[in-house]
Amino acid sequence: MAKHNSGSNWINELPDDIRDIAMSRMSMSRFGKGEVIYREGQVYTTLWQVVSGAVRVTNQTEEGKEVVFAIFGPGDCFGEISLVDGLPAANTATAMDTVELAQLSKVVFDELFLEYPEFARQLAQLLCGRVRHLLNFYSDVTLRPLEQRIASRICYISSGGVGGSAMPTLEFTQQDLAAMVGATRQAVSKVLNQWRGDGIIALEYGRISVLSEERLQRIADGD
Amino acid sequence: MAKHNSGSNWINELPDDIRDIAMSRMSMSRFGKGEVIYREGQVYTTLWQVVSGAVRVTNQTEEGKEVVFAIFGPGDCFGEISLVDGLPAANTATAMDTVELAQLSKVVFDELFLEYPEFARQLAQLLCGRVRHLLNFYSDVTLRPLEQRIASRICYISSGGVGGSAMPTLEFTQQDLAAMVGATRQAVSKVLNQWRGDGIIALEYGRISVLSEERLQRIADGD
DNA sequence: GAAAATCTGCCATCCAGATGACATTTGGAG
DNA sequence: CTCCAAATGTCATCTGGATGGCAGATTTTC
Repeated sequence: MAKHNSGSNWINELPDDIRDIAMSRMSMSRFGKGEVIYREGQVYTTLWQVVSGAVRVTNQTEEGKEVVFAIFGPGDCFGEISLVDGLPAANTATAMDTVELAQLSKVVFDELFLEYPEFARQLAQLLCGRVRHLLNFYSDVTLRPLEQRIASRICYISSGGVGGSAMPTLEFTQQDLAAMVGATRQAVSKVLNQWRGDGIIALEYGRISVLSEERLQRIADGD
Repeated sequence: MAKHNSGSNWINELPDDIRDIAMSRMSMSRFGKGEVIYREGQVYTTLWQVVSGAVRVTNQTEEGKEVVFAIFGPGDCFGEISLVDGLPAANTATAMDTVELAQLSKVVFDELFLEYPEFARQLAQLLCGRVRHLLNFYSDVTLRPLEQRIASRICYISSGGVGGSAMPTLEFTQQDLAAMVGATRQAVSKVLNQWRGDGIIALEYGRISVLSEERLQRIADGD
């Protein structure tokens, strides 16, 4: 399956000259496992790009329930919403392991935005991608049963994901997957084990491997 | 309660000169009740703005289930996603009654985008608003019980909505509301009648009026 | 290597909300 | 004014998935 352009790694898709300027102006930072990169409710003026590691973007309730909006990997950008509209972040980003990030400040961002229409164009493209993903998620969670949601989410991630980095085996827990599709770990576990029995996927500690993307896709499409 | 800027009516928020150019280049059209303005799966090259009437943006399954993403009223813009990224529309827009629309073609849109950074800036702002709304919707539907979701959605719409037009009384059916919060008409009806008994809202045929926004807000916040 | 923490499989029970079915009310079309 | 389609109120029943709980497996930490 061809890797589709998720848009999350848009910096890399800018014309060479603009991309080089952007990259030359980025600074590096590093976060340890579990560290918060940005927190819901605060305003940020930075655009981040993952260099290595993985970042979880979530929302939590006081009671400890959680939604996972996205897991970003190398190449993916995030944090653009608060940067662009100046309002407090609507969610929280956490390092899933040791993470290296490149950051672009608002000052440089604004310069590039004003100077190069193509930069603005790519940003619009990125944002459209975000809207499309969320439309899908929302539509799925309200219209489709759990089994289909899990299947379609796994397909989605294993072939490009919210991030751009395609991962044939998903490197995160069943708990994370549950928080992505809006369900409990137990319910997800049950479905996954069913599929394992059918030889559609393989399960390991903290990892889900797709054996037959095709069969999974068929389940996602509602048999 | 102050009307908050939802961003959907961004054309009107452009600097005067740009706005005048945009408006002078828009053409008018009219749709009858139930007519489809754009349909899921097709590519569109038009930005629409509601002049009068109301537009429902939805997704449907073959079995007739439906999600309502937004209901747009006078001043609101819609249809920008397919216009900007050139991909097929992810949902369908339908006229809820007789609707007058102003339309801006892709050609003019692109001209303005290239010429005026402020135009691009406002577009980015609009898209950020869309992302934020959807993040909220998704988070709500996965984390909060039906009663809270209904309350928060009613508050949300009555004070600015996805569209920008604040409506103290919501001019749509319980079925529509149900399709917005991801529930059935019956479940929504039950909750609404409970609230009517408590004097929080008033119900008429095809209309929901908020009597105590404050109490509703408290329910939305989880008592 | 031992202890602590995390992840996983499984189960019995419960419940919010879906389903399906009707009767009633309302507004619009002729 | 009448008829019909659409919107609403209500109920009895069913069920997908949540809850809570526990034991075994795996990884990490010291």
